[in-house]
Amino acid sequence: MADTARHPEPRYGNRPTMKDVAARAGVGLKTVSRVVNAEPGVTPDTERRVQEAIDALGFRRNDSARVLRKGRTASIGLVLEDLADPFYGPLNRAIEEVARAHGALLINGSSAEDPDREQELVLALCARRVDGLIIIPAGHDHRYLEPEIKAGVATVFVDRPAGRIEADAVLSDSFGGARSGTAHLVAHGHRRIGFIGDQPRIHTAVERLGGYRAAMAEAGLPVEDSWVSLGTTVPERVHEAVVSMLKAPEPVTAILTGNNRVTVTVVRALAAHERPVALVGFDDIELADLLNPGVTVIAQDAATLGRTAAERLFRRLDGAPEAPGQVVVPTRLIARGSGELPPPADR
Amino acid sequence: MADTARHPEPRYGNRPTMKDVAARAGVGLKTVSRVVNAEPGVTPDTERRVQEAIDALGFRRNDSARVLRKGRTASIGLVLEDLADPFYGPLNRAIEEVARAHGALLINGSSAEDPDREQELVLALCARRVDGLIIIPAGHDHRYLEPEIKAGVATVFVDRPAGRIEADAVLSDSFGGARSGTAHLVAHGHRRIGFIGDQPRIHTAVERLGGYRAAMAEAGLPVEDSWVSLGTTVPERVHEAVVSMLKAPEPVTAILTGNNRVTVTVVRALAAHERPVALVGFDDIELADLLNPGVTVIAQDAATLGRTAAERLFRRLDGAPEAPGQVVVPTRLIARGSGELPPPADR
DNA sequence: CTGAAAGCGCTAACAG
DNA sequence: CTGTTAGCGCTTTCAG
Repeated sequence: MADTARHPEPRYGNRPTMKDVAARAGVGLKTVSRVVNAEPGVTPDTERRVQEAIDALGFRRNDSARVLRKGRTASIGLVLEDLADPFYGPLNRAIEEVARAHGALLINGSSAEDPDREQELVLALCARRVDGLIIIPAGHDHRYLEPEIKAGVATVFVDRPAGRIEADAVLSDSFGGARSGTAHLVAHGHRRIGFIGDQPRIHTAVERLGGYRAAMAEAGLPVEDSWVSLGTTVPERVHEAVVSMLKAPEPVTAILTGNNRVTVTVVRALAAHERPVALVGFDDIELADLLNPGVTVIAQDAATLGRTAAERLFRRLDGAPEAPGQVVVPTRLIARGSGELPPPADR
Repeated sequence: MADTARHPEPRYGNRPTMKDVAARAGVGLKTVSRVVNAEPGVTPDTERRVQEAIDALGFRRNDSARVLRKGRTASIGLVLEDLADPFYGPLNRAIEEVARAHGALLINGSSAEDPDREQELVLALCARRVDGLIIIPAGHDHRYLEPEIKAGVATVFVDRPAGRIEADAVLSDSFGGARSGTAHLVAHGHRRIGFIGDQPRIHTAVERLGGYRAAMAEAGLPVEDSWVSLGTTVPERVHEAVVSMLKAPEPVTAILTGNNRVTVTVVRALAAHERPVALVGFDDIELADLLNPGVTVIAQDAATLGRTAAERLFRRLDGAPEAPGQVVVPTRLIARGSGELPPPADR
């Protein structure tokens, strides 16, 4: 007690250090280090004595010190939009599994779709000297990352590309998915199709809108302004968008939704509507198959997205010198009924 | 370059240190430290010079060194069962928000319901010297944590209590919830009610079974062995359990499910069944209100669970000396139709 | 096979 | 207001 009195708050609650273990075992500090790290060159007998001291003292190596010395933290950072969004669960988990296989821990946080918060989080992770970073970006200008990347922080963007810097990205085929979803509705006879998506500052929202427009154009169909609604995914706004599309003089007969949050709200809104309206949703949602009709979706493979990104990250950490590039993960249309509803016969 | 040639692999990609910044700004090391940490006692002019050097060099404080010196990491660890499970999303997010409010980062990992993996993760987090730990335990013996807790790692268990040690726990009222859900079914005329839950080594599974049994006993109803099925939540097993309960000579007319995974599978199984069977599910699930009938559930408040646990953790970190205790968060029965179905009239 | 010494980058304590 | 010194607990280096 006396010799630690210099510290007003006992450090780490006064945990034993390798020095303490060495003293107790009657060996040198480095020998303890060797035992702890299972390095060769220690007599079985010495090892046993050291191990006993470790157990007796409840010693646990302080990785902070180790990190300082070694320069690698064996941890990666993940910044996503919202940990509570079911879309990110499987993505998060897939990344975790890859990290685990590489002996790394995962530090993660939500940007809440706020670019400042994204940057704050990313830089905090850099200060912790994470070995690598997986980012689902909220902002569009990632030049703040340049010094970090130059300093050796491997970085992979997921779901949306980086802005104003060259960086790896693993993306879903948003454009293609939205296009095929729209084409699917056209194939089932629809000519007036609405699109309700996320805020236009979000890359995927714009891509999906683009896919929708492309499919409409390819079918020779016009797109009225009132058929397109981009904005936040709060239920109130989305609900309003549905209502206004349906009560127009020339109401839409089908809707394509831009993500899982929107789809859920639209399903609710349509359930309250008298006439059946066709629906194709971007992102699969749980129980979609059990609704009546089942919800036809363009499913993204979140787990593949995460796994691919993490594997790329660790390949870079292992020194792969490839140029930064994009990987596009295909989407899959799953027909369950709502997307196959015909337009009303009366018009 | 020459003076760093000693390092075979450039540390942190050769990032500048405070020393480098000090040299460039022509000030002492400690002055840089003052500026970086916004400590008082630096002339505006000096501060400007230092700041310029920081920007020019792309300096970012190395928190590993800081942590080593200060003894606190400003990070907490969260070990849960599966990051991909929608139940843990809001919990995770709520914990993150509290951590953020306290300036701490969140390191998390999945135990995959494996006690060994839980322990491995927890100890890795302890080696990183996280300030605190929030654990959704997979195992039942947490004595391995004793040295850590003694050494000052604040620990709070969530969703399930710790085993064989005294520790804080924040739990849902599993017993009470299951009991009221069962009573609800009884009140709607059911006398043969089945229970399908998770593996009996999981605390909440046992509690919920207990609540079910208690309600049955209180109603003076017997519980046949064939009405109770505990085991893994893989769809195959759960499906089989449903089928066997329904094809028995005295089939159940209602089912209580033990968690969200089970509920989803049971809903699917019942959808394929000819006769309507009443259902009350533990845990709310998305879109439960839109199914036909809507799924009556006993909803847990995952966000409150997480927030409460995190707040308790930080209170401890701030030195609150309360004895370890349990907080129970109430559940709420949400009637949506499936739990109000009457038993078939013919028997 | 083992250990002593140096130092990772930072902050605490104390001197100017 | 500013700088110097020591040292956090570990790994690296090199000498026994």
